Amino acid sequence: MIETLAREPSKREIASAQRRQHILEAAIACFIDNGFHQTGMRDIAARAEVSIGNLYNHFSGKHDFLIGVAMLEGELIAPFIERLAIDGPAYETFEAFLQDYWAIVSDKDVAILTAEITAEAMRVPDITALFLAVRQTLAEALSSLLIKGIEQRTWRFTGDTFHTAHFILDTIECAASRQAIDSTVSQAELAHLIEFLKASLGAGNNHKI
Amino acid sequence: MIETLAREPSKREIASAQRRQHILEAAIACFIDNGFHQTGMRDIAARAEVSIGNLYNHFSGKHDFLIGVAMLEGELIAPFIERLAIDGPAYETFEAFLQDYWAIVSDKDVAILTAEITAEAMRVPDITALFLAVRQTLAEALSSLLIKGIEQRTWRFTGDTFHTAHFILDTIECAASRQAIDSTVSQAELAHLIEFLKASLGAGNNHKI
DNA sequence: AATCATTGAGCGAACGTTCGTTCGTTGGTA
DNA sequence: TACCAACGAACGAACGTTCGCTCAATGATT
Repeated sequence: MIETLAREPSKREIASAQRRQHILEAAIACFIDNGFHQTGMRDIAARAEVSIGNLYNHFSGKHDFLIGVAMLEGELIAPFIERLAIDGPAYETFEAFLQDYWAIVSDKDVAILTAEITAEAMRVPDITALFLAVRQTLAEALSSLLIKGIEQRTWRFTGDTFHTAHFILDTIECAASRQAIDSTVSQAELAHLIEFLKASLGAGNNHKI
Repeated sequence: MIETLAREPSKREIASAQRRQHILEAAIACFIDNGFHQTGMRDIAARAEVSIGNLYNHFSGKHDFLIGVAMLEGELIAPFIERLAIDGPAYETFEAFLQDYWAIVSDKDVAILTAEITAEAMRVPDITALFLAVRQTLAEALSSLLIKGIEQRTWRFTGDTFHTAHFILDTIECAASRQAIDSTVSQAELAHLIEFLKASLGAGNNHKI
């Protein structure tokens, strides 16, 4: 992205990149199980079956793992941005998005990790920037879909599409996180949520969305 | 609440209770500045101008401070529950609630503290329970208002009021937390939010809400 | 093809701090 | 005198990070 490689990566470089990924996955598993601040470098090393010292060959420090997690969350939602832009009836794309996005963010591990990152994003500028950038991109993609839907007379609402996109994401994410914490929340949560969001868009001739 | 005192509290008991409150406030100030896990007992003691050892005369341990914070957040939103139940036109109560609740939860300190508690609530059962109980009570109060609004023909929506109440709170809280992180978010955020929520309720003859 | 200097991944003991907590002591109040 | 809030030194464990070291893979030189 930033630099173009002048040559093929060597075997050693490939192995190193794989190792780095392996360590990052171990770190994430630790963070999910015990939280970022409760996880020590030794825990990560043990889980990755790697020495403590070697961690510092792949990550500059504990803070670097946080960035790794935030970037991985970005990769997690990247596919959604693509799929929001595909051709077809807006209401179909929208409905599919709601289903799939809900499935991701209501996953308990994802919800735990997101909560951790959110709390950290309020303090660490690096993380704030990463966090907001990902969110912004997703909201823009959703906003474009809303505009298309309005043109297609799918929804009759007249508000600001960009803010509305953010609010829709807000509702999904917060509701999903509640669902992840609270096992007593009903299975039908998603159905009610779709109902709610549909109403907020003033669903028009959108068939059965 | 749980037990009735058999006698008047002595001077010493009053002083002790005040001291406890003083220490808790110092702890919260530390948590806001640096986060729960980054705050040491020595930090709290220094801020409260109290010895380390004395902390343990008032709190059983660090975990006890977390409970204190969670309960304080509960006290913060208690007034809202009362005011959601007052007589009068539903749309007026609703509008006032949105304004006031937004003002509280979009406050940066509150948002930071809430994020911290939320992350912790996903791991510590004590905090989970406190967190959910407060949220449940607020949602129930808002749900009652929605029912009243429907009876008053303020809103024409027909969905589940309890779930809807939760979704409304979700949207406000998540949007407010974004506002707290991101200084670039516009001042008009609240106006757009009200617009969004109004639409989700299918605003009927609700005058100018 | 054989040689060898160079590289950097991997190791784990050890560093200096800081952690949450304990406890014997002190000093003022009831 | 009896009590107890208040104190702060002390504890062992755990923290993130650094260090000197080993050794297999690498690539240029014979």
